Amino acid sequence: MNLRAIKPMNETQTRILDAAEEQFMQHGFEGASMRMLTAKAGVNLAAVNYHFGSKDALIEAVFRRRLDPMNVERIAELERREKEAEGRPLTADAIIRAFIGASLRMIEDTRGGGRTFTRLLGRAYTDPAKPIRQLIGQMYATAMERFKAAFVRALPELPKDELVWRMHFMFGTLAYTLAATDTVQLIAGAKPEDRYDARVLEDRLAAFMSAGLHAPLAGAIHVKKAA
Amino acid sequence: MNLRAIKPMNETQTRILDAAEEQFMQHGFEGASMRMLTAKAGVNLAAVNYHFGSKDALIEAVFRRRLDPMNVERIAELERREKEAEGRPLTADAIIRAFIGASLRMIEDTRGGGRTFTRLLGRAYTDPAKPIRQLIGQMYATAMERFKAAFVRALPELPKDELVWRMHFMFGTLAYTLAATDTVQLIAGAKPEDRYDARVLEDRLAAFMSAGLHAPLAGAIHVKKAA
DNA sequence: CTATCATTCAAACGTTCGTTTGAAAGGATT
DNA sequence: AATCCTTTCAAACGAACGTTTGAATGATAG
Repeated sequence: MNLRAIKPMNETQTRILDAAEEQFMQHGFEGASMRMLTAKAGVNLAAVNYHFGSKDALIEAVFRRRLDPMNVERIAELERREKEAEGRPLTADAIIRAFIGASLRMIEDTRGGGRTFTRLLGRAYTDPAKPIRQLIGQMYATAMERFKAAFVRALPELPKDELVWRMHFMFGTLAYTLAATDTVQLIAGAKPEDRYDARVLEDRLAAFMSAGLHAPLAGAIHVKKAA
Repeated sequence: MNLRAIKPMNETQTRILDAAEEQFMQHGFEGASMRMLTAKAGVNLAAVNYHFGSKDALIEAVFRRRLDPMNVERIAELERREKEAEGRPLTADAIIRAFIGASLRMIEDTRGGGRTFTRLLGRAYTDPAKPIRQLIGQMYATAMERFKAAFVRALPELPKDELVWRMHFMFGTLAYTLAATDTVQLIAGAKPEDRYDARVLEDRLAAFMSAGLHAPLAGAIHVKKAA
């Protein structure tokens, strides 16, 4: 009778998830302890195990709360654009924006904790713990397939394995951008104030990714060199 | 008398560093315990504290052993290309290759643990622990300034803040590519076998990054749309 | 041979971890 | 008013953590 996933959450569960989101982002999954976390949430220590079962299950719940709706939104946005195009193939730029839009809009949600979550998410892609990567992987699986098919339609001349690589690069660019904190800037001169304006950031990211996706083939360059 | 950084390491220290590199990569900095780590290295539990002082100091030593020489190599490669160009400005592609070459060559070092380290490094950029990010940040500081100046010379027409963003994106692409494991592929269809051929990977990465760096300005796109 | 030094080792230190327990509290239904 | 079920709570559980200690070991120099 595990109906918990279906029915809406009570206040305690929400408070735990919010606090967990913040603590996991600040200290990592192992670094954030149940005691700190429950104290921050203002609930009893045992509440996590009662409502979620274990710390690992809590981690999964933290991701599931935001990531599942986010990927639904991504696919919906993609299909909206496809419907609007009425059969004509989408541009790569449009597909890219359909994918990154949802995550970037979440950055602006400072109050609701969305921004906190995007940073956490950016890090989770490369988390050392295998279960976490697997969890993320399976949550993205259907959306990834869907978008890959869309790219194939948009760029039929691009070899499949090259496309896979470039999707990989694009994903890395997005993940790193989401994970980056205001506090540390590897490159001096970055302005923190416009860092999280979603519209500007979407334009910048889409321009970079789209150009990278349309890059001349590396193999072609090699042949030119050899010839 | 802290001459330890200068003089060559003994076998025990090397074994600890090798084991730490592997354990930190597999389980994270908090997840890898001193007991597991020293057992893997075949040394006594107290050896880490004796030779390095603390676990945190060990983490720093793990990075310093590889990252310092790597950034020296990067700058040397950049200056080699600049000397070769005899005053003519370098192409952005050449600068990019000077930067990513060192990390990609390390990927092929399966025996010496270089490949292990690159994965660890890719993750460290976005580690939740602030001291670690600061450590990485200061280790990259001089190289980053140097490469930024090189990019400014190569693309004088590109606005500075746009360049900073695109360097940020490029760094993310590289970091994510380094951190990615064989086990998890978000995008189905990737071929693991050619994943770590450094020459091919350098071509692919350089093509993507270079195109992204030369992308038309996002602002210009916006104006076009509005007009 | 002896003294000196750096290194290794087993054992223990106090702390913190995730989880479990059983009682207390609260609200809804009969 | 009495019953049942969910939720909260303080306390304790055993295990694992990073670090420290003091004795044993081994090589080097006087």
